[in-house]
Amino acid sequence: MHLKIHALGAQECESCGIRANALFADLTSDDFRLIDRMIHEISVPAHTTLFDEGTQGQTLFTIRRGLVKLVRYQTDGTQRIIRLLTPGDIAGLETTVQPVYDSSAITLTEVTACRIPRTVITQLESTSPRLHAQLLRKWHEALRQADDFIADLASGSARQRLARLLLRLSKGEGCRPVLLPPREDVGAMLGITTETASRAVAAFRREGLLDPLDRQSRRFRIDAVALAAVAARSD
Amino acid sequence: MHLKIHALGAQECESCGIRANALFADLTSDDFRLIDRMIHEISVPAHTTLFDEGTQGQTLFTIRRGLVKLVRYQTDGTQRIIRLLTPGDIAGLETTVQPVYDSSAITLTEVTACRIPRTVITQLESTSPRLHAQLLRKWHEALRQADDFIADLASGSARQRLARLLLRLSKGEGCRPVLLPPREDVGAMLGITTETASRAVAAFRREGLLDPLDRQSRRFRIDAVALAAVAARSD
DNA sequence: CGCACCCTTGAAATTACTCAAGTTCAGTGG
DNA sequence: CCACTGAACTTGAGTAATTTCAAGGGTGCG
Repeated sequence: MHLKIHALGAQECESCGIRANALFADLTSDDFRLIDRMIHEISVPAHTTLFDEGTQGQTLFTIRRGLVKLVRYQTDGTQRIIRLLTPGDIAGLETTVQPVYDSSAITLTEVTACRIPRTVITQLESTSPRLHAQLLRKWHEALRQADDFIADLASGSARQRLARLLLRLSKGEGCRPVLLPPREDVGAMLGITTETASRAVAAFRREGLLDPLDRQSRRFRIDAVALAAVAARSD
Repeated sequence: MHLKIHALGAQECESCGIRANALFADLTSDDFRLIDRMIHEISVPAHTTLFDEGTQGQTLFTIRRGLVKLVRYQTDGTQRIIRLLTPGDIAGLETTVQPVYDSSAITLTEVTACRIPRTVITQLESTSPRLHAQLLRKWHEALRQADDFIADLASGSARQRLARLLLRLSKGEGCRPVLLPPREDVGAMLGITTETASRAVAAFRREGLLDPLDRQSRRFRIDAVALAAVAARSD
């Protein structure tokens, strides 16, 4: 398994590109000196498990590039995806409260992330009120995403759910192509079977709401307006 | 509308019965002096809206008795229940981060709650590291409940979902009767129609998993063991 | 008594699931 | 260069579950 690790100096961390919307958004240079070499940038391929539900852990990850799924395993062994993490989101936030992971985190694409020991957070939290505010904001974001998941992706017909998922994956940028996870994962996100997910995608393709840019039907150009109509349709 | 309000003195708050698992679990007497008369105990009937999604607000509520639903309204006007709050839970946590409610909170039963201005929290947070820890714990709890909602109540057949809901409402205390919300709310929680919810309840009753203690079929004695089998069934 | 509200039930239509082939495509090794 | 293979996606046909629409109870309250 190809995996790259790189310890970050205070300098690098301070000048991080996505820091604006990340956890360390407004720390001071003094703060950064404290975390020098404590944080590692890692780069892992798709289908890598960052951590498993129920296991002990002291590490959180801020996603810098790629897509991560949070999953819970059901009694029948199948998995239910409970949240999707995109750049700026944090996996393993729960370890700042209690050193056990509430769900498993698995990469859907190649992912680069920052691996942060929970001690860094707990230490900084007492010294920096700024980090504290950011942390609360992250909790709020996570909860909002979970609520959205219930309201958007667990309600309505398969067509509606898929339309909402596509719109969410496009993050409002209707022009840029959307990368759709494997159908099995689409099903696990929407609470439907793989076949139903496949049929819904095929239907959207026939209707021109979706246009594959790819032989394997992974990347699509989407018709955001038409999809929004499907997502909202009440009939 | 019958509504009772009562301003709490530091004394009363400090000796609150459910404080153990509540926000102010381990404050000092000094801390309590700060919040004297800032917190009101309110008592409201069923079907009362505590706040509405999208509105401005500076108030959070800790539930002391009763049941509260958090709902999001969908484009077709129907509501989706995204979480259930029981005693010890907090409604409106999000106002500590941003003064807008993310969902509507509506009582399902008569409810008594403590109405807390957001300023009380933000002030105490800087002075008391204990409150801070409790607050994080509350965020964690809320997120976990949201995740549970997705994994348990938005996956599987209507029968399975209902079984899981009943077990959750009984809070593991298999002996005590369960109060089931109106069928419409059951449907809104499970992502199914009112009729399907009604049929599933009727089926459980015929099979003896549920025994009405009530003419109107609201309170039930449940067969926790059999329900757990239904909830977990993979066939 | 009758009205309102909710719960229940029925029957037809729709949607989603299951099971079982095919198909496509990327990668592999001859 | 090409057939082979595995994995993922697609499709079909039958079945099961759920929704829809509509009507019929029961209960509490004025």
